[in-house]
This record gives sequence, structure tokens and C-alpha cells, in this order.
Amino acid sequence: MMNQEFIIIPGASNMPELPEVETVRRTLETLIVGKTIRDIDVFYERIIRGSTVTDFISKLEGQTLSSIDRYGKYLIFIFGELTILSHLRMEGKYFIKNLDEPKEKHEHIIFYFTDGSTLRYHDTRKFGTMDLILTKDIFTNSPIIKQGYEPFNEKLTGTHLRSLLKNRKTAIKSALLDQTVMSGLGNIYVDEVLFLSKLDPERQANTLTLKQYKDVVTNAKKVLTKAVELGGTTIRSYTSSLGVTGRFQNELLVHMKEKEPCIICLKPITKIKVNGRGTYYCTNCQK
DNA sequence: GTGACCACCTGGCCGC
DNA sequence: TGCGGCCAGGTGGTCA
Repeated sequence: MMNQEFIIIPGASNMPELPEVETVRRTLETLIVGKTIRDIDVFYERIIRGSTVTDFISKLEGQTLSSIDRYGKYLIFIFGELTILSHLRMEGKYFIKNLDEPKEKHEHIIFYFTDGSTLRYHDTRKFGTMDLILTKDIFTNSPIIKQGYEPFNEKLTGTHLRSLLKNRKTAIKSALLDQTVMSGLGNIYVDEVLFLSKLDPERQANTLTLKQYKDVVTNAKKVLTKAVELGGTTIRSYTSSLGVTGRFQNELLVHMKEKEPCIICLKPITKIKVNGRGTYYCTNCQK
């Protein structure tokens, strides 16, 4: 039995992207790998996909967590032949608590381990999902097969990105948010990548030069690598002295910087909407 | 194949 | 103070 309540926050951001999910993975890996599920409570059934809730519970009971991986924004909990693909969407987060801790309002799934601890999935907006699949199907028959390469993958090059976007007339910002193009980028980091690449977020995706596609890939790697090192971004934190908080918010150059001076030209950062997404950029530096 | 729009969901914010 | 309406966001589905 644990003596303290651990609160796991995905980089403490309210919008987990690849770095925040990686922070959660690393933290959970040290705390729950090797534990065996005794029971599961599902309080909000729509989170479960790929199986009935009854199957989800019955198949996982007695299973031991062997490892936790990640692809893009998906957490991959591997229990031998079974795997849970967990997507945190907007506000999903995991807590590890003692058995006797009362259930909080937004805790929708509780995994009870045989050692008396619990893993609790908390999601204010109920957008998150958990797919129960066969481990052998992870890369052949699961939501992950639709994902594009992560920026860290050597196969993701400027040439590859150009081939994917050559017919896409949508805004480059929208294209980069498409996880089938590049896996792991979300609204925050796309703004940063486009700023470093000096690209107008509304620029048509198929109009970039090869050098600009290469710059996007290079800067995506740079931004995500730095963000992973710093544990992600905390834009809205939660009260917890034990929380795992990110520090990348101190490195943000444009996101959430509306009206603040651009670090290059000192002109105020502008906020617009690109296909409904709040978007921050410098109208002077990004063309 | 592509783009636009909508639904999902709830807390926070704003105006009345 | 309380109420209603709007906004934020990632993804999947539908339709043109």
C-alpha cells in the first residue's frame, strides 16, 4: 500500500501532445509496470472502444502490465497478449491513488491492482478513449496504423512531407495538425514550429518550397525534443504538490503570446483562427 | 482524395 | 447573484 497520493499530470497541460504523453508514459512506467489488475470500474462507458465494457473488464482482470509504450499521442499499455491504446485527447490524465481514496467527480475508470493501489483515469471533458486490442495487432489493426511518422523518425524528411502535401490546398497549420501527416503535433507545438519556420499558418500546404518542408521537419524535431526534455508544457496547472509539471511553457515563443512582442522583430503577436483553431503568429516574420 | 462542418463534453468567462 | 450563451480543443464521422 502506498503512503502518499501521487498525481500524474500529462505535462500538466490541458491539451496533451506528444511531449506531455511521453512525460506521462515515463512517469507511469516507473510506478505501475509489473502490477496486476484485480478489478476495474468503468463509470463512463463511451471511453471504451473496440470491445464491450463487460469484455474490457473480464479480459483485463488478472492481467499484469508488462510495459508502457507510446506512439504519437497514444499511450500503449501492454498486458502480454492484450493491449490498451489510451488517447488522452483534451484533458485526460492518470492518477495513482490508494484504494481508500474517495472517487472524484471526473474519474471515469479505476483499475484496482492486487497490491492495493489504484490507477484512475480522470477526464473532465470525457473526450479520451481506450481501445482494447490484441498486442499483435498494434501496428496492423488499430488506430495507430493511420498515424503518420513521428518527427523523430528518420523516414520523415522534407521530401516525404512534400509528397504528402503536394495536393493539399488546406492551410499548412491544418495539415500539420493532421496526425496522418505527422504524428504527435498539436495546436501548441504547431504554432511554435511554424514560427521557427517563418511560415504563415494560413499558407496553402502545397505551396512550400522543399527547403521550407525541410525546415518544418527540422523544427518539429527541435521543438518536440526540447519539450520532451522539459516534461511538456503546463498551460493550466492543477493544485498538487506532487504533480508532474512541464517547463516548456517558459520556452514558448508565440503560443498564448497575443499582443506580446515578437522576439525577432518586436511587433505584437497576432491571434487568429485557422479552421477553428486558435492560432498565434507574427504577421511580420511569418510569410 | 480533399475540405468543410459537426458532434462529443464541460469549465470558465462574459454580458445581462 | 444567477442565468444563458459562447468558447476552447483533438478526433472521427458525414457530406459535398
